[in-house]
Amino acid sequence: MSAHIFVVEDEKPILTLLTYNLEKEGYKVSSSSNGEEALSLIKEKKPDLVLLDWMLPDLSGIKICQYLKQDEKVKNIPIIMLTAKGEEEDKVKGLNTGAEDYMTKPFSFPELLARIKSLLKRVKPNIVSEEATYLDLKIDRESMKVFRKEKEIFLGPKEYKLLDFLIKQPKRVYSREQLLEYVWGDDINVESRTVDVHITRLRQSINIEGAKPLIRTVRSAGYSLEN
Amino acid sequence: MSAHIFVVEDEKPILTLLTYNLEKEGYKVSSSSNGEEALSLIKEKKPDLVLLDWMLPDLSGIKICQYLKQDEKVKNIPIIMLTAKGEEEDKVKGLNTGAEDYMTKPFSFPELLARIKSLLKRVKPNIVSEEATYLDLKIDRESMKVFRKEKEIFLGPKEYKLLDFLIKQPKRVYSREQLLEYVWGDDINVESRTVDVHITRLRQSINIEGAKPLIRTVRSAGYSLEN
DNA sequence: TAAATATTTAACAAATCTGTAACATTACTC
DNA sequence: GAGTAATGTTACAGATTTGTTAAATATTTA
Repeated sequence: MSAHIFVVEDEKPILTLLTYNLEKEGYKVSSSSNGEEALSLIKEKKPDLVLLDWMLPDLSGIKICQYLKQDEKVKNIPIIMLTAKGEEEDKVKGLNTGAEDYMTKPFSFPELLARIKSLLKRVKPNIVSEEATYLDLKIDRESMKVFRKEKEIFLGPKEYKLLDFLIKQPKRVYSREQLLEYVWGDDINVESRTVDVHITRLRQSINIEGAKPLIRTVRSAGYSLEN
Repeated sequence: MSAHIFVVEDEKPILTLLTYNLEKEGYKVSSSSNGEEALSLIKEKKPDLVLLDWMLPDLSGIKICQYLKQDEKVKNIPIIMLTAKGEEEDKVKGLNTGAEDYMTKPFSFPELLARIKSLLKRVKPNIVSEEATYLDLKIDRESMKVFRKEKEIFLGPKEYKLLDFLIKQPKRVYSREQLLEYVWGDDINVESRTVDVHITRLRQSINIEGAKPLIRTVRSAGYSLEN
């Protein structure tokens, strides 16, 4: 069960060394030294982790990081930024764009390896699978389609995101605030009662003649996906 | 819904500064400068994140880290190690014992903050499923369900909170005032007799034909979960 | 045993919470 | 730019939960 690591690095000696060492550790390694190419390859291959150089000739690492973190399909892939600059501002910028970790060149390989292991361990349960099901409800994240009893169901964007989130841990109760945070994002200017309305709409959409209701209300606590 | 951060640090100036800054950022902060104490407090309080000094007079940070990571109940709490030593070996050792991140003193607070945010973002939706049992009574905090002898029991919000609290330390007797404080919160305008009523309701709910009563009245003292 | 003290419980009114329809606003599409 | 879809807000009815009271019951004390 070896992890797949994607390295984006334009300095050849570093790339070679990294690849060699990572493979020796048993990881599967892919790489690119071109930003644009890297971006599309990552989206295509969905590696388990990305090592991303800060400076690239065409498309900066930080941009790549931003793009990746905005893409629903790959945003959960952890990213370690590699940079020659040690300035604090850069570090903060790097982490704020969503990178999970940060190392300053020249870095020690053992330390990098330790950070990789630590990240992979932590991130695994978080990796979103392409398909998720709960009872007769199925969500296909690739095509963004939802089915109930094999029959396709059409949801609005918010309802889709809500279900996408709820189905990650069925039966778990989320407060309205949690749902706002995870489904709506940092956009805090939304009333928590709004969640109710979207829950109602989601309920109506996924409801099918003769089937159980799938969303549970927990009074004074929140909602969960459960019948 | 601010996160709870536990700081273990014996250097007072650093501790003060950290606490001040973290609280300013809206986090709830607890702390200890004693290793043994920290260990038990962390297990009891289950914070969302731990900042852990490498060197402590009694029990080293790395030991604490190891102990925490071996304990099923708290192993999912992310740990950031703080150390004065910058040596690579130490870093690696720190990460290998399971710490999620590592910072070398003197560290920049913005960078620490960025790392904290990054870790919390990644970790939060992943909170450990928490279960507590006492005899044939079980509470699942993830789904907020309560069972007695495998059979689900339905409680109102206050009854749930009451049981949730009592079951943390079965057999321990709490006064009405304590229960008001912990279960009702700062809302001090509630008669202490009200507790009686809720205890009664909780009793009725968790009572099952042919099973022992689970709540003990200690005359002129309070109540405990105990048969 | 009677009196004093403390707890249990039922009843009820007040407070709180939820579901949903209706409407206003914003974002998209052609 | 009109038309459509999606989203957010509000209001209100209905349901549930809560706190209080008072009477009934239990326990301790003198």
